[in-house]
Amino acid sequence: MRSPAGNQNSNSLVRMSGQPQPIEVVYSGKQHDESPDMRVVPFRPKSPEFELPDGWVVEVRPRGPTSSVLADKYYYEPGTGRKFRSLISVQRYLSGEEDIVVPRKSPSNSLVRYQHSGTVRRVAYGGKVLTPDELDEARQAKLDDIVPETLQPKSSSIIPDGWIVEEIPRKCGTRSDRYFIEPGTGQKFRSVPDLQKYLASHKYNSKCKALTLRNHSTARRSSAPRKKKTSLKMFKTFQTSIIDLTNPPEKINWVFSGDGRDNWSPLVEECMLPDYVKEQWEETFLLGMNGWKHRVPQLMMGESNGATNS
DNA sequence: AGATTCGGCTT
DNA sequence: AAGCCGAATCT
Repeated sequence: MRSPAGNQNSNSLVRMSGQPQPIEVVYSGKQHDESPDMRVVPFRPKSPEFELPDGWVVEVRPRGPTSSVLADKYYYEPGTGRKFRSLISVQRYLSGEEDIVVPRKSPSNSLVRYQHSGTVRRVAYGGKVLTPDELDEARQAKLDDIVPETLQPKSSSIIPDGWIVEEIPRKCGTRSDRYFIEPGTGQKFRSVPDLQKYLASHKYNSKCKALTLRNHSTARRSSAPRKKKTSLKMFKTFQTSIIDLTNPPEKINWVFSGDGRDNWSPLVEECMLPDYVKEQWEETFLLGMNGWKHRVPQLMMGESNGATNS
């Protein structure tokens, strides 16, 4: 299951399965920073430095030592758990440029429905509701006082950073329905009052910030002597995220209080995660563990150590 | 049952 | 016109 036919000498282009997807650029070689084998970028980003909104999960999934590819990255949308393989695709998704397939919870048929094309998504940030582009700008410019035109003064002030504001136009008429979606849980609220109640009852910390998940299915816990600095880089490059509680990515190895502690801490330090979210995570994972083990026993154990063939 | 959409009342 | 939310409808 390793290499498909005849691709040995070659590069580490990520192999895409079926559908038309953006192609991800992956850095190869551990030493060869300078020679990325590929720079296939079929879509040009509107803003090259696009960053994920808070609440998204970045999974860095290292490949085995035998692979010429360092790691794969996956991006998960909070709430839906929808998986993306490139930033570009995330960006396009957020900007609502096109109809996209949204995941359904139903296990049987998971990708079914096209999102209404008029749907608009924005992200709360600094008390404002921004389009992805604006969010990006705001961050880059580090302007706290930016006042975008899409600002929605009425309700934005109470929307914590990272929350997604979704507007779904109705089929007929001119109205649209609005939802406030919490990063992390994906919980939806239909109105500001609802949102407020929730926030109040959960002592919500509006300053919830980035968190990057790192997966080390290929890392060995036994011998791994020291962590590389690369993790920090990663963190900077892809700040973000919280995991989706109801629909965790399939393959992440969670490292909580266990032996993997050190893997989390450096990252966690930099973020302010609402306690309740942590709690929820813990709960979810504990509960979820069993389910996972059931369904995908191997993933948990790892494709790691000895088993790794070359 | 949960998610989505509509309708109608309120602000 | 925008917001809210009960309820019908859809999956």
